[in-house]
Amino acid sequence: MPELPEVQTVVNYLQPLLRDKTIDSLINPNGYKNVFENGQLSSYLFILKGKTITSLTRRGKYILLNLDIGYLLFHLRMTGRLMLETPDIEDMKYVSCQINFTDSSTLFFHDIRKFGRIYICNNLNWLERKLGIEPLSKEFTSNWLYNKLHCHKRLIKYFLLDQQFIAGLGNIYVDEALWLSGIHPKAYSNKINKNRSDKLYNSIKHILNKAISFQGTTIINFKYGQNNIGNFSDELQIFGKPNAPCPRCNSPIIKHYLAQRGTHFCNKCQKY
DNA sequence: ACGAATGTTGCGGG
DNA sequence: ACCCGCAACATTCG
Repeated sequence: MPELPEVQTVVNYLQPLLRDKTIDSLINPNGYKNVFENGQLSSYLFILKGKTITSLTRRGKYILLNLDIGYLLFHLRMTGRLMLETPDIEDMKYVSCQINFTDSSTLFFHDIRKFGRIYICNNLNWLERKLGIEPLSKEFTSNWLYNKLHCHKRLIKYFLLDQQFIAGLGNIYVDEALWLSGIHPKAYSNKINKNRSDKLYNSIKHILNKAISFQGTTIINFKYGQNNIGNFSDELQIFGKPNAPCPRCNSPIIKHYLAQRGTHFCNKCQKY
């Protein structure tokens, strides 16, 4: 579930708590196979033991634990949670990794659907190759967006979901940003004129910033810390509201499937 | 009760 | 190049 605002919320929460902690050991209490993307638990343990966390940052939807040497990365995928609080007993079966620190605190990677992944690496070159621009960075400009849209002929929803172009948008914020800018999700990227591209640019930044200030969106699973939820759910205009009246024109919100994802839009005020 | 859907990503195929 | 379908998995909803 977590998209950029949710991942940023987790990073903001954990950053002061994790800084300066030194890794003592790693445990995979339930023996999940696919959690570790770069080898076995034993090699992770060998590399990470004794390493200290200098800071936490975010890149796209990845959480970066910057170590004194190298990096430990988490991707939450659909249901991942990263928490220093101990999960309830009945939730321990969902813990896909446990990191014990030398101060005897423990970081839990809790993940119901087990899609979440953990990476170790010496540098971030592979990640930079994989991911596009940060939508909240100063490199992301209205001209950058307009030019990129016109380099490709993609349905705009596909374009915005593609992490190789813009890193961090997901299903919720794409639907919301397209609604806000009055662009139909099936509009072709190269047919969007400068005016509408600028509107999309402003909508993306506005939605992401606002969602971060509300600690993200909780539909079902997103939580950070012990049990805190994201409050942007109440600010959603169309996502998850099929048949509800469009807040702008009262026409009923349509839900179709695009990219195998539920896609919400107003057929009247979102144009091709 | 059972099939479909859930906020993600990666792959193969047309 | 680009879109589709499916897979990974557990739970909830209609």
